[in-house]
Amino acid sequence: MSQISLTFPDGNSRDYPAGITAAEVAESIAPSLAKRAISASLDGRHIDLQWPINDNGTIAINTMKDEGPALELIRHDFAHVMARAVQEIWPDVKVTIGPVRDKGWFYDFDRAEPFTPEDLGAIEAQMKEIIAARDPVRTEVWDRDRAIAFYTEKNEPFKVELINRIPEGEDLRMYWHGDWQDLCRGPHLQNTGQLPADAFKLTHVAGAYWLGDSSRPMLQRIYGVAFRNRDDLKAHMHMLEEAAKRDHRKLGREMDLFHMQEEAPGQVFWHPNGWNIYIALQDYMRRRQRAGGYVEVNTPQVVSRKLWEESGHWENYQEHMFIVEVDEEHAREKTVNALKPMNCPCHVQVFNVGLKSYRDLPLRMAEFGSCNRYEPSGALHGIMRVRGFTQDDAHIFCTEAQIEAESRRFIDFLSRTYSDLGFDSWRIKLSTRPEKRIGSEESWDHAEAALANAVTATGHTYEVFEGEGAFYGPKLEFVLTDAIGRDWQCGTLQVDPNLPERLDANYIGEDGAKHRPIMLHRATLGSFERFIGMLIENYAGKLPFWLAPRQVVVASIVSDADDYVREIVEALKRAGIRAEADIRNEKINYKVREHSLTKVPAILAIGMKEVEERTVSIRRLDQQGSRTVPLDEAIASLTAEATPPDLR
RNA sequence: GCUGUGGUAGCUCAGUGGUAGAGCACUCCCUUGGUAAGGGAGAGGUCGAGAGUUCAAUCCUCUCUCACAGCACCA
Repeated sequence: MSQISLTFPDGNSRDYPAGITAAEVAESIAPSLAKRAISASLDGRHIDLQWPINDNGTIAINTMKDEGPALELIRHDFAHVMARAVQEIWPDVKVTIGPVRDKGWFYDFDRAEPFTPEDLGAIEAQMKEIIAARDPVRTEVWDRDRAIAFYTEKNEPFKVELINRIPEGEDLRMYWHGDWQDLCRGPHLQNTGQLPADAFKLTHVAGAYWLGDSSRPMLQRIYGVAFRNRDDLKAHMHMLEEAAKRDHRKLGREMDLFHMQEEAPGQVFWHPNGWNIYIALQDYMRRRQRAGGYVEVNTPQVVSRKLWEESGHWENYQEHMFIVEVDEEHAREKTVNALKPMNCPCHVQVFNVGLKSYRDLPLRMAEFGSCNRYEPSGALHGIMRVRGFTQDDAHIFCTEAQIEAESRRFIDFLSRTYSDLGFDSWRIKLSTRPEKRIGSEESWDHAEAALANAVTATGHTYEVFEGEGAFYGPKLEFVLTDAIGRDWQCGTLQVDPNLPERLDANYIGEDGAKHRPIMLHRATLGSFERFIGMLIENYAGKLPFWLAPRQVVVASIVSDADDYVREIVEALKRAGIRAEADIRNEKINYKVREHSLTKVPAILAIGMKEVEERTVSIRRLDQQGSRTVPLDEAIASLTAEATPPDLR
């Protein structure tokens, strides 16, 4: 047998006979390492310890200390152990696939009856027994026919289908622990006893389509989470609790921002507090857009079917539109209209009135456009995914040559906006030409390059999403990360030569002839509803002062101070601050507690001392103690703080 | 839209085949209290909607609806 040379992470290398396993390599270094080993990385590839090594390479033996490999293995093995536990309890359940995902894994099963929460407990108990059994994991390579015959015999139709989907020529690997086996590409731990029995939890059950296809049968998916040790699991459970505390639906109720009800599913009833946020944000965006060279327009909500047919929405988007049929009793002619799901066709109508010259381009047309989309019921989620919403939408009519400069300009605009709103962490996705598309290859080349160049020129990087663009053009998507690490796709910039074509938009060029403009669809926040939902969760309800729904509550300590309280509130309101008086017959402790719970950033407590000295006692949210300052000074400093970032 | 789980007072949640309860919030009274819950009294619900079974339904059955989790969707 020939010799191979393996290099270790410390740079040393050793010769071994070809075909040696990683486990044997570990043993040769130290028996204690072999015991602790869970897998190996060979030239960066994650492999099983029992896997034969036939070529020279760089090898690292992984133990539980190596977080990446450890978590991957643990979660992957837990998926298998769970599937085994399920089949041990219910032998007739069919297994499918069980990948690692997020903080854990899931496994999809085919079973007539649904799994219940009690079932999850039983499965967990069974899993613990399997772990306690410390069954060694072994693996074999099988050929396709043998594997298919095996699974056909076992009556596991989903596995048979999976094998048929694996490309010809690829090895099929079978894994066993105990009597239980599964088809899997690996790698796996040495034995089930290496799993941390106290660091996993089955979290929930849900339906999921086989292979993610809604025309295929629905399976039952069990989700689990797993970590290297109990503390990490605890920390994760704690993080989930924190996320639940930030839930905008909960905070929306507690802070009296909005509500939703059965009579208008997917639509928001904004309360005064919530509308304060909305207005502050919209005022900010309006000022920014004016400064950024946009003109603002406003277009109709209810628009004839005729325009939607021309724009192509009637054909391609109808199932998402609210159709409005006007009764003949109420109108001369029976007409079919639709609530606009997007603003773009209407903006082209504005563009089309009067002759446009090349001198008018680029024309940046913005609208806080109220749109309605008939979203599938299961997609609705608080104010994040709704059927009635307002986009901070704009369409830039420009020439092909202007795409890059306009894109650059927009990225700068968006970058400043996100930073003003407190988001410094965001990334850009570039979606390129899909299989089904219209337009020439040159125009795609040009548009994709223009977007890519604009990103680079503004000092950012992008990630390419091959084939994810719209049928008419490429797009940029801007994804921001919130305070607890969740991603939100908000901004977008999309190149569209199609709609101007369909709706016959044109301008007179330098040459005196008619030309077709390009349209850039762009949004920064996306929708106000969604963005505000995200702001609430990002800040856990404690919005920056300039966006806070109620900025100041002036609370009396004794009723003799009530007049002075009213005077202060009036003065604050004159200064443009959202202030309220609290002169209820309650103790100051009670008032402080209540307004702190509803995240009011500043409470002014007013007793007789303040009345006599014409001062206020300021208490800030989440800060112990208070500070007494003269009234004028307080108004000045609060006013400064209430100034939106673009006006500072 | 699909699978599953739910809908009882403004909120959080008990509960029962014989038309309902708690805490907080609310109203009133007492209390004027100095930075996260002072005390007392009172009012408040067609038990999501409709149909069925039953002498009797908030409870059992069916349909619808909305919400929640996930999937699919987000041109």
